[in-house]
Amino acid sequence: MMSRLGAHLGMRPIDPVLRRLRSLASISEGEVDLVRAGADRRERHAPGEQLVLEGGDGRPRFVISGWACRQRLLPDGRRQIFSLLLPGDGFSFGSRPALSAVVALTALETMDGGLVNEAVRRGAAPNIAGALSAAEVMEDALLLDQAVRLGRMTAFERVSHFLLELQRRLEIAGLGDQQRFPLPLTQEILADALGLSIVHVNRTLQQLRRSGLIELRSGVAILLQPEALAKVCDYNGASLRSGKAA
Amino acid sequence: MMSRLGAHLGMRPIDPVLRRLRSLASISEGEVDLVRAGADRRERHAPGEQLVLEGGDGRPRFVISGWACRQRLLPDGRRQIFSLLLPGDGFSFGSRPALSAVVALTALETMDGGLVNEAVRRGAAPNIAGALSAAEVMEDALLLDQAVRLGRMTAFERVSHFLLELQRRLEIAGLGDQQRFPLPLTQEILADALGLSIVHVNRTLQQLRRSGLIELRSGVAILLQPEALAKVCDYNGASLRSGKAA
DNA sequence: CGCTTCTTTGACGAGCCTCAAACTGAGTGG
DNA sequence: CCACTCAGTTTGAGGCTCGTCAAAGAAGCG
Repeated sequence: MMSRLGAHLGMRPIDPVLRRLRSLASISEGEVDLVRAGADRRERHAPGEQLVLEGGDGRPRFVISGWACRQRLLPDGRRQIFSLLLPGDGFSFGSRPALSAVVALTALETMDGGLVNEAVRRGAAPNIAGALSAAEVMEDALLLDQAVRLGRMTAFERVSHFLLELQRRLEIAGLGDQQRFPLPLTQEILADALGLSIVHVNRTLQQLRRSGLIELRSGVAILLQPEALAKVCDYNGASLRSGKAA
Repeated sequence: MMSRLGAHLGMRPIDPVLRRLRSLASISEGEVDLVRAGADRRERHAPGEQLVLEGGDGRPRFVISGWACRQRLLPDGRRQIFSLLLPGDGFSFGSRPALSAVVALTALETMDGGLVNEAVRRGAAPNIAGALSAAEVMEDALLLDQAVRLGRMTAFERVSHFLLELQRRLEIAGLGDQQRFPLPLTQEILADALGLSIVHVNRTLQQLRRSGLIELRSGVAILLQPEALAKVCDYNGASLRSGKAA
């Protein structure tokens, strides 16, 4: 059985999107319909597929299931992942050209956000406008967190901090609870997100396991001692609190 | 003599601000007056002074002279600098709470940007609005560059990349030329910006000197071989080209 | 099964950090 | 004008963190 990670009993595909938006602002009935209207224009993307080119402007979309990321590649093949796009997250909203490429990390399903984007632009969906704006602020804040991780934290701290961030974000989207959440990432992806080598990510994860702080198997992460983990890396989740009261 | 770095003969204090804005959009005469109107409301700040608190919202200001930074501190004293604020740069525009603290790195002079901010909000200064918007995009892009430096570049590459970015930004503000520019930063500040230790920054600078790539003394940096330096770290300046044609 | 991808482990080395101390230069006060 | 101080730079020694190379398990998948 799949328990409560991922496909809830009775969980509809676009629920993460609505949950996410509602965590950022109070959304009206009409606005909900607006979001739902895009739900039949879905697309599937294979892992590795590039959804948005750096510098290009993509069509606005929401992630329904699967994970993607914003990233940049160096000419010699090195990769830096800036942020993860989880179910419920949107991208290519607004009208600015993309500053980073968006790439599918797993099998990915997205839905159209064009109607929402248009309504927001016309001023016809003020609450969603607020939510998208708050989401933007939150993304900026998370990027600063990322910079601190990369520049000033040890591998042990980086992994801990990153897992705590994911736990919270997934809980908001309605996936996972306060301890368990899906983690469908290879260690290579973690390495590129955290500025480490694959081997060192592996060893750091072992260390976290041996410390009894986490459990990790077959795509599911369990934070055995969230408070202890938070203390390790001084995690307070401040960057995720920009929206409404949690 | 001060040569052409810093206090130009006949260079007025707010020139960096106007130069910067003009590099981002065509500013009208009336808009220039609007900017100038804030020039008498200046403030001086000592090195280390905090101009904006993290999470607080400061009054909108432009840097006239001296350097500041956006930063975050960890409870144990570690510091990560996210970006530098150079003469001509603005901060606390728009209405969002600040995601990072702003701190003076040198003796600093700022001027009021409140009138500009208000005019932009009322739609009375469309070109400046565009410039500020472009500046925001550029800041975001530079933050991504920073993340790549911190996560995926060697110390040698980080320092090279950072110096090239500074050269270009200062040239735009009208300070320094294609090779020479003021660099009033201690190695400790460089370390906190680049995610390195002071000692290693020192050694990396020596290495750059011995390679004949740069010269560095008494607050002035000289890029002896800008092209070679750019090749070292694959610098292309893409993130600084968001504005008008250079 | 047999392939591929991913994880895990070991051995080794390099990059970077810490500690410590000497050196330099710019004030500052006698 | 010369100590004296203090911040910043430079250098050395040593060690830990993290990366690279390599190869052996595991695990998913046709």
